[in-house]
Formats: sequence, structure tokens, C-alpha cells
Amino acid sequence: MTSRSQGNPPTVVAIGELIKGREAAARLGVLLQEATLGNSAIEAFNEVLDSFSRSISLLDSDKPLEADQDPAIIGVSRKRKISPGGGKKGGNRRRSRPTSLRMVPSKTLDDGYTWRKYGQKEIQSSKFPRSYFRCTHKFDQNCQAIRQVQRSADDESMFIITYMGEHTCRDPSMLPQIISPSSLKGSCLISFRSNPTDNRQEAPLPSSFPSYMQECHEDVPSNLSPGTSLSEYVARSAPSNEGSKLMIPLGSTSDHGDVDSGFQSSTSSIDMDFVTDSLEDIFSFDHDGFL
DNA sequence: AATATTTGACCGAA
DNA sequence: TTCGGTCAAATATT
Repeated sequence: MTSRSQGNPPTVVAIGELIKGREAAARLGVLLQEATLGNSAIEAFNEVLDSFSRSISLLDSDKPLEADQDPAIIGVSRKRKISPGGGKKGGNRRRSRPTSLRMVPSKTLDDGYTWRKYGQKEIQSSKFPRSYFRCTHKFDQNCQAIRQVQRSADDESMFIITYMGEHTCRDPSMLPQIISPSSLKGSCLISFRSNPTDNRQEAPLPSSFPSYMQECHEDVPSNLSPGTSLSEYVARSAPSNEGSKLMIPLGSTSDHGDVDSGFQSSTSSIDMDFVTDSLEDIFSFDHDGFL
């Protein structure tokens, strides 16, 4: 049955509606960015998202958001239970709570990283299946980044991409385009469409569906029960206006106590440095439309 | 041949 | 128990 907030159907439905509204607002945010509107517009947009998130977390009292913090980056720590497992197939290790979580609405699945799909699952609260990706370099370089991709319940041309963990890999093929994969502010997304050298997709979205065929094929079985009620923790950004500068939200590494990974310490900051630096140089970001 | 995806089973948490 | 996340064999793609 409805796992979270069960036993309270109206609330569940309300939450679902709020989540839909939030997704729609998030999409609007993308458009706002593309339109390069002023700060005030984006601020207003952020407020809308914030209201949605707050309402959702209020209603969903069973699962209070880690509020007060930037909801777009929920850092939680739970010890992973290592079960002997041994021999048997199947996931004997359920994913321990990620050190960071960011939800990003996007039209394309390309974010400059290389992902390997490792699963797909129909989920109760959505009519579309959820796909699970891990970084291609998980074993290569012990990169712990994963992401979940799900088509938006409201607008199937949009995806809600949930990033968990951080990239500790340094794949040369992705360096020049690493550029803020999850954008800033958690719910806004930058659409970079400039990488002639790389064959990675990046679709301007000509037709109805995004062309993200390079590494993933969401086929959308497109039939499932009419999941009216969603129950996801929705992450959103807080008005943390750092410096109106583009920033790569790799961080928030503050404290995971649980993931091993020996060498991830400084890599991210190095990359950030490199990226921000070269980006400003190459692309000359003057996005005043950004916060 | 190597590499990536699909898909059902397994597992832990709620 | 159900639900969602992961594994890994089978299959597809390169």
C-alpha cells in the first residue's frame, strides 16, 4: 500500500498535486533561464518552488524534509548494513542514504558525465518507470555518483533527475563539459549546447521526446496504474545566493561517515577550480540572468 | 570480442 | 507484507 503517509488518502493526493505543481514550476524555471529574465523573475520562481516544498513537507509529516537546510542537497547519513549476502544474486545492499541529493528537472539526460544503467523499476507513485544509473567509472575510479531518472508525471517531455553522491572520477572525455551538471540552485538547469568536439548528444529537443539515446533508452512502457499520488521527498533549493556566480554543486561533502572511498577529498575542488576558471574563460559567462 | 543494456530476482527498510 | 534499490545473467549493441 502506499508506503509513506499511508492511511491518509486526501493528504496523499494533496501531496501528489503539490509535487506536480512543483515539477511544473521547476520546468518553468528552466524556461525562465532560457529566456534570460531578470533576477526578480527567478527569485519569484524560487519562492514558488519553496512554497511547494514547504507545503509538501508539512503535509507529509511522516517524512519531514530535512528542512531549514537547503532542501536540494539533503545530506543524510545512515550506516550501511553489510549483510553477508554471499553467493546469492540480487542486491544485498540497499543503497545507504546518499551524502547528497539533488533533484534537477531536465529535458535531456545528458549532463556531460558517462553513466551506466544498472536497473529500472516501476514505482508505485508514478506512471513512469524509474531508471537507475551509476557512473561508468564506479569501479574504475571508485566514483560513487549515481543518478535516478524519471519522466515527469505531468509533462512527459521532462525528466526529473535525482543525483546522489558525487563524482570523484576524472574522465578526460567529460572534463571539458563537466560544467555544472546539476546546475545551480538545485532546481534550475543550464542547458549547454555547445560541444562540437564531443559526440555526446545534447538535444535541443526537436520533437516530442528528447534524444538521449547515447547511453540510455527509456522506453516508457507507458502503462501502469494511474499513480495519482506521489510521495517523494522533493528537494528544492533555498535562496542561498552565494555570489551570483556559477557554482558547481559538487560539494556538501561535509560529512559522510559511511562511504569509504579513499581519495575523493580534494579532487572535486580541483575540478571546480579548473572548471570555473576555464569556463569563464572559454564561455565567458555573463549570465546576469542568473541569481 | 568487448562493452552496454535489459530484466527478473533478491534484499533491506518501512 | 509491500516497495524501491541493486545485482547479475541474459541479451543486445558496438
